[in-house]
Amino acid sequence: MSKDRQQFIQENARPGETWNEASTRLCPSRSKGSRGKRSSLVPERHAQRDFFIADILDASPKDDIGSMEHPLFALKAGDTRMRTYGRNNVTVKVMPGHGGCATIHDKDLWIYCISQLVEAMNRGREDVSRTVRFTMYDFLVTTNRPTSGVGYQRAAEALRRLAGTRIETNIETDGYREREGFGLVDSWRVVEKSRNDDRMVAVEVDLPRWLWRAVEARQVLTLSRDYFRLRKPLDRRIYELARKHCGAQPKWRVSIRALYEKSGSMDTLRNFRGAIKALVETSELPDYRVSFDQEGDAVTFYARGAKGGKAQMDDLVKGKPQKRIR
DNA sequence: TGAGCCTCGGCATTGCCTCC
DNA sequence: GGAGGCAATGCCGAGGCTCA
Repeated sequence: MSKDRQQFIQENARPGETWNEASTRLCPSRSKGSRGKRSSLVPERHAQRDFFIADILDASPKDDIGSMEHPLFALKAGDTRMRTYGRNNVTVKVMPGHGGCATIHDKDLWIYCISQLVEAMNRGREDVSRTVRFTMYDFLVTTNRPTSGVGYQRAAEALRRLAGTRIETNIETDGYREREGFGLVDSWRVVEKSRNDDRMVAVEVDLPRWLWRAVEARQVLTLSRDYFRLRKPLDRRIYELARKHCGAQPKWRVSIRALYEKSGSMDTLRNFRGAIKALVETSELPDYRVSFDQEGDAVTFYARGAKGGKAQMDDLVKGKPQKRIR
């Protein structure tokens, strides 16, 4: 084996992958028995695949702007109510499937796919498509989830909820504003199962056209990797809103009522206010410091320094699940 | 030795009820 | 109407165990 090939395998081996596994995956034509003979593999007949393989381990998390601004995802699992949201000529109607609405935790799958697609586009890869194939283990590790059986089980339930939840909206993506109905995931299928049990190893999902247009137009924002450490659904939603509206500005002030409506919370305004006060006390929101103005009944988000988000990302240990923020 | 499974307990959200 | 308590439900982490 040439030095170049050895170096290529060393650089591209996945965490925990043995040399043989990495060698077989990355250099299939050099697998056992092929040396000096005609390859036992037939030529690849479909080099131009109609799906995108998500295999970039260090892609930074990215989310689409439309779903950050408007509450497409429920904060609680099992929510079977139909929700409608209207603001500034934008309307959103969320119709749950049999298993209830997809939750903000289920959205991690969207974020994972968007991150992979945008990173691939930035690297100049030409195989990107709205059909994304990925290994479940990579998804679980990237999104800071347990990799035990329950992790795979929850991921399957999330896929079912995403496919079952229907959205009707006129949110504009890539210059298109039309009344459109779509599932949060068009369809999904298990493409590889483990031999011993029925656990899914690799999965393929078809993202909705609406989302695909947003990705192609780069209507996305980078999130802090600490986003996946946020445990409370409401905290995740508040972070999304802060990231979307405050962005790199020094601060963003919003009334509690407006924040409440934008969040999509189904709790009472009183309890929502209490949750925001708790968030202010813990100060655990990545990239932003939050303060609550009792008299004005408003919240102000302050960006934690111009380089805050990037610095936080670089501080994290890559590839290793982080302890969640409670 | 590491990956995965199982169980238990903690915590958060939400809805409902009662009291002031 | 607001405040507080309680229960149902869901998500997640920790710890111990098995297995390849």
